[in-house]
Amino acid sequence: MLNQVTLVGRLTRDPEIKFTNDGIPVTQVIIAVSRGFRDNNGIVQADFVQCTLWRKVAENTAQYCKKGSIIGITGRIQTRNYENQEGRKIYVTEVVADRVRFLGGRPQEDREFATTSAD
Amino acid sequence: MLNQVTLVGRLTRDPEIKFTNDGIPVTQVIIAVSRGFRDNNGIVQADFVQCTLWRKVAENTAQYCKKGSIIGITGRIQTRNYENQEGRKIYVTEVVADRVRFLGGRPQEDREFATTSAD
Amino acid sequence: MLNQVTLVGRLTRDPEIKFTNDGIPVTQVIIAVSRGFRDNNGIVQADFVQCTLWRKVAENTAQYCKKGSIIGITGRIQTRNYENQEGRKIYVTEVVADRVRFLGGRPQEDREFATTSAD
Amino acid sequence: MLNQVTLVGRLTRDPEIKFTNDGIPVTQVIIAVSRGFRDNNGIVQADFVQCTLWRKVAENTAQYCKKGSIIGITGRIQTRNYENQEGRKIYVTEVVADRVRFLGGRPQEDREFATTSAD
DNA sequence: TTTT
DNA sequence: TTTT
Repeated sequence: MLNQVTLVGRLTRDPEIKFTNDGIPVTQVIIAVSRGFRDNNGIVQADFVQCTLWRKVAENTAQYCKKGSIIGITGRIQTRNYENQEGRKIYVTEVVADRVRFLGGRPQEDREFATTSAD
Repeated sequence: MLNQVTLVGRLTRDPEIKFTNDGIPVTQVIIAVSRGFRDNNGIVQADFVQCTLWRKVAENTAQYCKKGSIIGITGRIQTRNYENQEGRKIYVTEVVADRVRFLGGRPQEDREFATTSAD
Repeated sequence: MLNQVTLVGRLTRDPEIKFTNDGIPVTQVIIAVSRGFRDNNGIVQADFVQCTLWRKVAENTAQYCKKGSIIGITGRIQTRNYENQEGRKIYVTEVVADRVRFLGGRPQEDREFATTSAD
Repeated sequence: MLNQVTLVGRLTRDPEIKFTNDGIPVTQVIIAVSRGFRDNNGIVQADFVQCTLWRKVAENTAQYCKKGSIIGITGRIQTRNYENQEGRKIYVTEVVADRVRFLGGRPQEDREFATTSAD
């Protein structure tokens, strides 16, 4: 059957790469996709979508993107469930990316300009 | 930003229409989107995606579809959270449909053939 | 940037497999995607979208689908141009599939029912 | 059936609004969607997709976007054909937008910085 | 809370 | 567990 997702939004945090026991790179990010309008209190609404990235896609995103970066993602919705410590079944819905595209972002306000002897 | 979803899958149950306090028709369905392969135990894997349909889309789906029907949905991912009875925050991710398309389904094995005077 | 297409429609002809000079399998199909309404003359409108399939996807589609089959395609829009015999530039817009899913189709009206001695 | 397109790319020209005989606003744009890689000559490949925008979407795009602007479009593929002056049938494939999202763009290199008496 |  |  078909299962296709396209998202463009901003990273809510700096992405961090992790590795499975088998050494496969994986990164989990949340993308804030702001809706095109404000609610009754004048606040920009957004959806916060959990996304999982694997391998090269995980590595590149962790390397080149950070909190506030605008990225485009294509992938599919995946559902899974697990039992938490209290034996309760937790249902998770997330997007598994097959492609990620860096589309811009806020300027690097924390870039460091070191004074060198050449100055 | 962009947020677009396309799903084709089967309804896991007969859809039931409900109404908000304001009288707006709403139907919640779960779509089973089978992945194109089997897992290590030979079982067809599927994702079970929660979808919310509103107004005419809700009414038509409730009227023409049933458990096992194949439908195509386009819409967007929506996230929301609420506090459950124990004061725990529950996060929900679902698809809000803007269009639904009936694409087929299993034969009506429960169709009734009434005896008429012509028999 | 992003370029993502999802189509569900019917094949307008039996798909035929061909091979490039390098021996790569390729199939070109046209998918009729009927719109959900009729025009002023009561005719069901459709868009006829040219699609190109490569390798395994080409082979499977040629093997399992035929005129009237309902298929789902995901892929991207590709544009190219060439000069025809008269030196005129022709612009082509087509969908290059990355996935194809067989979703059903018309009954095999040409199935053969041989008369056996049991008749 | 289903017909869904998502594009993110840059406008190849300043959009110009026009009006049908009935006074409906319409804008035709071409979006350059660069592919994520370079060809054998080191050139960034792109697809140039013809898009048609109607009404409010046409007006807003003409007002707020210009050559080089990055926009996101969702819509559907539409095909039509007409006969040209020489009686030849011309087939057109284009994207009809239902939503357009302004996602950024090149800096206004033509912005005017007037010298004032304060200088 | 799982469809064929 | 929220981005500009």
